Amino acid sequence: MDKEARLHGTTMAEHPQALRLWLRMLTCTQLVETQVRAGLRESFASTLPRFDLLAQLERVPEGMKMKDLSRRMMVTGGNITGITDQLVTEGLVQRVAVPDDRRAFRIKLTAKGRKQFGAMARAHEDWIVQAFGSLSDKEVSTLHRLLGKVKEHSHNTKNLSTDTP
Amino acid sequence: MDKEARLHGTTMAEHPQALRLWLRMLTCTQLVETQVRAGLRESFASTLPRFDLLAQLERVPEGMKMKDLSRRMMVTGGNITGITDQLVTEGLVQRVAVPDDRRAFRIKLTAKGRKQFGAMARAHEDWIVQAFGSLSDKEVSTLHRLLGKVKEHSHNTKNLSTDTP
DNA sequence: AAGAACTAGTTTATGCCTAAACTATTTTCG
DNA sequence: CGAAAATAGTTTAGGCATAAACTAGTTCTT
Repeated sequence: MDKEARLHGTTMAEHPQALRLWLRMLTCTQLVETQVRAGLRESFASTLPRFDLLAQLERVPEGMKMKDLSRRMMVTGGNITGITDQLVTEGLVQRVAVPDDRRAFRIKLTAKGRKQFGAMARAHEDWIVQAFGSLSDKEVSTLHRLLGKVKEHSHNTKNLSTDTP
Repeated sequence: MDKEARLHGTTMAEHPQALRLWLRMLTCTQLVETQVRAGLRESFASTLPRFDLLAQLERVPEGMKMKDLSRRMMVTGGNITGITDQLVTEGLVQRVAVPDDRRAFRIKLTAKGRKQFGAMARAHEDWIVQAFGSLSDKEVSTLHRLLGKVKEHSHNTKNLSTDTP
């Protein structure tokens, strides 16, 4: 009758729930990501990081500095350099000098880049809608809300030593 | 404003919720993963893929074949070769010949590997419990259930891109 | 104004990851 | 049986990612 008659009195048996959740979350992310990567490769001969960078630029017609891209995409600066180099080679983005700061560039979509991104975004949206197609609107919204809590909590507890917002 | 909401800026308001959910899911995964990677690096001079491989082996004392590891970890075979090589060099796993199949190996934890993994697993569990610490038990279970639906759906619809009648 | 501290971006070294081609063994089946 | 298909694992080429060191330009401090 006393269902908490456990061998080791502490929370030892409760923890695995979070662990199981995390493993399942990783699995889901990887399943969807694999499909998106395959789609981008097969339909557009492109990759997820390049698509993500284009997506960042598409919202900002005046372009963004590398540093901003780095922060928004949550990757290191050196990484942005590499992806940008690729996209410049493909003619989808360009580096534009910033007048009042000779260290910085502004990265902008080219016309070709804007057009190509449009096609990619339409396909991408279809893939994602398909991936979550088994959930009702309500379930989607619940998932979104709960993950929001996880995200906020993670942001709040990040870098406890240096609390820079 | 919600910076995830308008990643693909062209559409006005009727942006599928699924897209927003996906972006948030990616963000969460990446936040947790970054913290775990940093922990493994700083505390154990190791990496997430190596930890994941050890974790697979730890449940199976008799060891696993490379192919099984590849399937379980959802990565390519060549990748398993590389990670295994690292772990062999570190003395944490060993390749054991399979008597009735001269192509295959069985990968097993060494005593050192088992010990090291134990320490890593304890720390890892703490990090994960912390990452989901803002959720109630009920919320964890809801999240787990909903992600289960996504996972099943993805498994069921895999490889239907070319549906030849 | 001069030096220190900071910032934007790049480079380097290393590891993860994939797809595709390859070797070497089974297994299948005509 | 013996050729063809399948399987286990490795190698290769290329892109993504990081941390850490580096260059060049800007800002702060005194």
